[in-house]
Amino acid sequence: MFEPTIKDIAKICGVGVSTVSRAINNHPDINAETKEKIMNTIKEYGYIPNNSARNLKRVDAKAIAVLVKGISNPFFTDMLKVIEAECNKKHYSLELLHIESDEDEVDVAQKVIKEKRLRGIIFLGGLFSHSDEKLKKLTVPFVFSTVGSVPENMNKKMFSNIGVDDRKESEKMVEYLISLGHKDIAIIVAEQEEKSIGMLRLEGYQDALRKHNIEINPALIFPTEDGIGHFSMENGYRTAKKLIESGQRFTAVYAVADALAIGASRALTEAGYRIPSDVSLAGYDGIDVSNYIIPSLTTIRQPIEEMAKDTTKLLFDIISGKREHQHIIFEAELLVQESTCQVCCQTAIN
Amino acid sequence: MFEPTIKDIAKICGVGVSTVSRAINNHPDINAETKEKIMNTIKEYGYIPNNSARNLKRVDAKAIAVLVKGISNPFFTDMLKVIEAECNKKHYSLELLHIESDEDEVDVAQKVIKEKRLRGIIFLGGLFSHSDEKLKKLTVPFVFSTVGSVPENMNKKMFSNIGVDDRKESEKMVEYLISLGHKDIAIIVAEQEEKSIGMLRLEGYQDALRKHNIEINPALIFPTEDGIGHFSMENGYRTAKKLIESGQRFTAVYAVADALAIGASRALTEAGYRIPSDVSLAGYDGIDVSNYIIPSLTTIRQPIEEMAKDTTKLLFDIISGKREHQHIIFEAELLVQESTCQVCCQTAIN
DNA sequence: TTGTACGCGTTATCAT
DNA sequence: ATGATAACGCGTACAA
Repeated sequence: MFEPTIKDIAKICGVGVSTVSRAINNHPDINAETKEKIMNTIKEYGYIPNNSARNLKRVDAKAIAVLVKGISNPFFTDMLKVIEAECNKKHYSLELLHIESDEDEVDVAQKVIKEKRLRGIIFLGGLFSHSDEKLKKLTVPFVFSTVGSVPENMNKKMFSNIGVDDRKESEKMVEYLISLGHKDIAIIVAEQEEKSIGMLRLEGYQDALRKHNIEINPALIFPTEDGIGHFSMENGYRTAKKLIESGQRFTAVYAVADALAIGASRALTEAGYRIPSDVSLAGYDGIDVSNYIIPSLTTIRQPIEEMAKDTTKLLFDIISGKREHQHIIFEAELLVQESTCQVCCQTAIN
Repeated sequence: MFEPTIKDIAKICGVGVSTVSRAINNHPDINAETKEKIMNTIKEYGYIPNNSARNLKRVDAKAIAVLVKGISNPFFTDMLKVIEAECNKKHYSLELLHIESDEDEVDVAQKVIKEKRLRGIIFLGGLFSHSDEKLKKLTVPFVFSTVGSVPENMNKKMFSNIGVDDRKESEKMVEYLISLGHKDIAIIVAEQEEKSIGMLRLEGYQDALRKHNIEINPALIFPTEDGIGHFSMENGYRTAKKLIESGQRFTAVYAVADALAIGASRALTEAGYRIPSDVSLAGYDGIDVSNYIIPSLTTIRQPIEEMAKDTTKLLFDIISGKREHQHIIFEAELLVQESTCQVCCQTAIN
């Protein structure tokens, strides 16, 4: 099958290649008639400009990329939807990149910057501590989204980040549980790496307990299993099972992600617990499904829409030189729903 | 910042560019020592080959693309996970493309084939009737995945498709509901376009009713709303509300997607129905969350893992010339869980 | 307003 | 085993 290039089109139309180039790139210096003629032949012959060749020459591309670590996380796809819409509004095209949890997002970003003529990058998920040296290699502005706190040793002038204060919000949730009279609060926590989101939320849990003079019982801290997705429902289910089998006394379960909480709800139900009358259950994230399940899940609702909008807006502002790098913390909302209640309403267990 | 090209590296090492090219592309004809020296300087200077330039020259790329229509659908992200893993096994790289529901997937595919040197494409979602002419323009093999039936007028030699028989499986579900004694089965159906997945599942519903001599009551067919995601929980919620407000008598609700069913479950619960004792609820897809919610959802479980594996395997086989295009239908499983029961256990309503 | 010619960074071909 | 050089398809300075 014949795949015409810009030269072929030029030859067919009896014009020079630059004229064709001008036609397809909406340059002003071109006769309306010639342009129309060219556009017609382009359509007729099904000519498609080769993007690789374009990228090789172009300086300017009106394109950004989103680099997602863990695309199956509904939290990210929700963000993605909004980001895509914002980009369309600005007539920017969006390159979607997905990486495995063991790849280095900055390395990948570097490559794609070279390949495309990107003007900026949004990181979704991942990150925690990258060396300045590495970040310096990214020649376009970038924003770490859904990242509320960054390690102290990073140079904050080099990047933006937007997110909620995981530690504080987590504390908020646990304080709420305490206010309901809960003292034996089990926690299901993912990702035990230092400074990970999971760790921050665990620290918030500990903060709350300390603040209210409740002893931290290590036997109530249940890390998720490796190898099956730290934020998956299956992992929440399995980990909750371990909790139940441990024989520890608890009146509330706090899972550091809604997906984990949903998995836990099944384990608890199967073991005969009723939620919330026997045990209160709380999550974190505020993903869509949390509002529809029965009972609906008490959770920390991250302002997905606002965060996503602000992320893109900030990136565009930095690109156009309107703003410097920012470090924006959003307030999350304690969303009290049906899965939690006063401990006194609960049947004593163990 | 200095961004070295292949020429710079060559100069620094005192070799020709072709030698550097051979080093980075693992060509056999190269001295081990020179190669090592080159690789070292590459690392030292942080050289990254420009992919656009590569794609421009290269014939061969060991890369395929997945074109997803509706990335927020958990069903697709589940598939995606498996496809990614399979590609890694084969040492193929994977380009992820996302398109809006109103874009034409074949057009997008065409562009990216030109840009990259792809060897094949997997379509996830979308499709239903594309003209032969258009498909002819795709110069690499492609597979429509999760598509069980294709319009008669399409030339089946040009493409592969893999999926379940939506109409038949849907019928299976409704027959099961009928076997439980249900006659007044409301259906929540998405995407009213001809030959869409939603329509196929609706046809299956009608087939089942006809087969068992139950009159099809149009007042029990509830299409989802436009403009908010035809397969979203919110839409399931709203549509179920309409059903409830309609005052129609029903003993079972069948939603043509699990997400819709989950939304419906909340609407039903809020209206005072207990599931399944007051009303049975059934979904379709078998997404993860259906197994964890309470009550777990009776659904048609599509063999996600197998379908995804087979999709990639088939594509690779076609690429390597081992097989012709195939049209593979998988059996889905009627997964009976907690959300359905005999109608006689149910309280009469209306 | 239009056309010519060069170069973007890389790989493939052909010498050596 | 290695190097020089011609493409790849396009955008753009510059000339016309």
